[in-house]
Amino acid sequence: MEGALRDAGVRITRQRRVLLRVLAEAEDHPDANELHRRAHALDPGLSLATVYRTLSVLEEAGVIDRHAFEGKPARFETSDRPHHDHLIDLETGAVIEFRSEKIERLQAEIAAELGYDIVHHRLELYGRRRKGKAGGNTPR
Amino acid sequence: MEGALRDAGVRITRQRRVLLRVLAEAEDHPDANELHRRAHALDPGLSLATVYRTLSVLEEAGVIDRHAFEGKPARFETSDRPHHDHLIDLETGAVIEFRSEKIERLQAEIAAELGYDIVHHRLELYGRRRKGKAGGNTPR
DNA sequence: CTTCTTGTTGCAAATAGTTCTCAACTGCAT
DNA sequence: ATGCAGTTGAGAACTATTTGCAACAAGAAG
Repeated sequence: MEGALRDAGVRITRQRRVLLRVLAEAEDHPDANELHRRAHALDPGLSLATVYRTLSVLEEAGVIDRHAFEGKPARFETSDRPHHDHLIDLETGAVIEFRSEKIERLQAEIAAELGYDIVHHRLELYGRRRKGKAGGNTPR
Repeated sequence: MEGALRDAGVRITRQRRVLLRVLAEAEDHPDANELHRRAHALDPGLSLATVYRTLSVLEEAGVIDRHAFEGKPARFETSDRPHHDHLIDLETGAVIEFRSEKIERLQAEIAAELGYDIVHHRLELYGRRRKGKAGGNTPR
């Protein structure tokens, strides 16, 4: 992966290596601040400004995705994982991933009807946990 | 409309009346700053802070919708128009509105499965016009 | 391995959008 | 007309992100 970046003309610095590692190990969708906290633990003296700058570089190189959810700070994730959409918990800010073959297909159909081929799309559901009648899985 | 707001416990002040008018007359999707400029023209001494506060109140009352596009400032529009999603033409930048009952339903189903109720969602398709076989309808 | 060039970094200050603080003011129910 | 809770203006405060600049380091060249 570093090789690919170097080939893309991106210098591999100590701080970038740390950031890449933190991103690779992240199971969630951390924002710049959280990434800084984690990276800073491995390498004190890695500044927040560098985190931001590196994130932009990595995004441009296509190795990470930036998700700008509703006003809140941008969140990042490596782009090596299969496509999925997001459900954002409006109360906790938690991000839940999901994927629906049906929706993917419908989107393509709709685009086709309008005379288009989809290059990519963005689907975000914003909701809150069901109260009243049970229903969800993951019980609190 | 003011009546509905008053019934919802929202006081109708001079500045709110102006804002409502500006919003009603807006054909586009202005952001807070632009709304302030327009409202300020009708009523100098209407502060930006009030614009923001009023927008929040109106959003909560359900009379306007807030759209947060890609990090950019939030844009607003009256919610009296039917819901729709967007298909963005990557080549021309054209924005096509569409609505799919099926997708709406699927989204609700998916959220329900995850134990959530959807408050709202954002669906944007990015694509390019079909080449080869004809296809499109609405030629521009 | 040393040198050189150019990209990169840290820090602090700058931006941009939005929210908050607080004293003065005003709908509107009575 | 009166009272009080809700609202306002002005500016400070906040949050997320970017930028200016001098010191610094990656990696190509020798």
